[in-house]
Amino acid sequence: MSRADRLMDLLDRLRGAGETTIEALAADLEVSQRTVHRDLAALRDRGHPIRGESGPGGGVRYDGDRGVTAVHLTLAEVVTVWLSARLSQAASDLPWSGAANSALAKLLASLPASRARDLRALCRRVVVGAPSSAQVRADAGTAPPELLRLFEEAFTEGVGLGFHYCDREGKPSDRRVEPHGLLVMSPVWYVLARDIDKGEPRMFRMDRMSQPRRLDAHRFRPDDLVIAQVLCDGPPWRPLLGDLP
Amino acid sequence: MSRADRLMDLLDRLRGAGETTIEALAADLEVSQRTVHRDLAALRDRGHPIRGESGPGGGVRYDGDRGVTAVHLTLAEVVTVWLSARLSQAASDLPWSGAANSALAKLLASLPASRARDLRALCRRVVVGAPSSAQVRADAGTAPPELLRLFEEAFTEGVGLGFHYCDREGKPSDRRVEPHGLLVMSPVWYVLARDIDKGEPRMFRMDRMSQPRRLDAHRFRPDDLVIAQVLCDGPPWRPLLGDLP
DNA sequence: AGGACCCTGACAGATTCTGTCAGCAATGTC
DNA sequence: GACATTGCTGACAGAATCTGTCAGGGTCCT
Repeated sequence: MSRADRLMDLLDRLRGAGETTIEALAADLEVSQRTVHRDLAALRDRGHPIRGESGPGGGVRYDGDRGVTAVHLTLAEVVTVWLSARLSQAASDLPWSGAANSALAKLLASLPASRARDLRALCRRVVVGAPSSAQVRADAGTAPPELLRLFEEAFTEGVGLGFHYCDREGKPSDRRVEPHGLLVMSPVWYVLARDIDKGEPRMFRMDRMSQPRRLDAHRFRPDDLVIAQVLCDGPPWRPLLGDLP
Repeated sequence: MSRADRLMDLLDRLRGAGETTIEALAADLEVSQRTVHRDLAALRDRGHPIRGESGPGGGVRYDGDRGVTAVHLTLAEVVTVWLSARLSQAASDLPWSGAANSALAKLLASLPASRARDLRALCRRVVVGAPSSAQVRADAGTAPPELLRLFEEAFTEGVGLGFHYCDREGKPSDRRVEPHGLLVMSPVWYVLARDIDKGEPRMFRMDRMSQPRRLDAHRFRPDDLVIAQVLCDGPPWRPLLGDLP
């Protein structure tokens, strides 16, 4: 039996048995005690809560459901983690960025299937572009504080979003849009939307929006096509490879 | 990474992603496609319902309802998530950034006490500064690819790190240092270290380093004082509040 | 003190694993 | 039907990993 098989067997045994000893495990798996220690270390390195107790009557046990509750993340929290990881990978090669993918995979794997589907659908609508140019970065403002929450809600729930907008030339207008997508380019971000009144796909920069409000009356189904349309004739942006792991 | 680790990672990825291809998995896990096939076979042998579909648009998927399992992240993975979250909060106010703290808190709560301690100790040595100025950003290069892994190892394990360095004026030198800390300023990052030969605290920018190597012979205890010393007389940097939740 | 436990480091030989090459099978597209 | 795409399998040599042994360190209970 290969080491990989043995490690998984060991994990099953630890989860099953309440408490065992290294000696018993070694006999069970037909390897030396030293090897069992090594295997336990490997599992611990992977984050498994395995505790050893010294002294007579001691042993090894898996602390699965003892005080340590399984992580129960909300949809928003997983999206956060996903987005952050993508962004830091986009920034450049930072230390530890390699582990981001595996962390995301594990988080996704832990979610119930239906929720994982929702999450994937949500992430498909978020486009992470390369960080903005120095020029954009220089005149980037801040988004109105209440926009964040309102956008998140409208985006996830599929309801319309209304706001005041000042375009590049400073011309003001009042908009009612369907927020289909989100484009993030490091310090600034854009709402990829379909204008309800004009029926046209458009993108709106977050620091040019003001007085956001929910349009509960208007609901829509997120459509990837709108995102594609906006990105086609929008300002230059570079897509980043890397969908969901 | 050992095969055993890779097999478990593979399983997580299969459960996390809805459907992938051998090619993507191979790239992700950094092995050949043949090896991915072998690993999939091993998992199938253990009874995992993994189905492959031939033809264009085909792929591999995990059938069956994976139950809600607990998340077990590696130390490196938690550091990744922590660092990413900090960085994207530093960048600006992006949507969903509010949930980052609660996500981190939940992840931390799920760790065994001893692991949480390790994590805190590690994160205390990582300083997240504000994104670099446009000037620095303009002439920022890329780090040598093998530096990432080597630095991570040396940093966490407390072993020395050797490398060639070209300072601001382009003067080359060969260095042997103890990597005590890490300063991240958006696209660039610095190793906060103590020079073994000169005994002085110094900081080294990642894109000025080359030919990195482990110095297994030299071990050290991480010391916050070195970090403080380096940051005192280094170039300007702005600390970001926000320790671990 | 002493014994029953868990844990860690070093080392050499044995085992396993990995990439390459080569080919086959299934599925969809033109 | 030809073709491209994708999954799957076999063989093999070199490289990497793993394993047992030995030796020591802790902790806890009696």
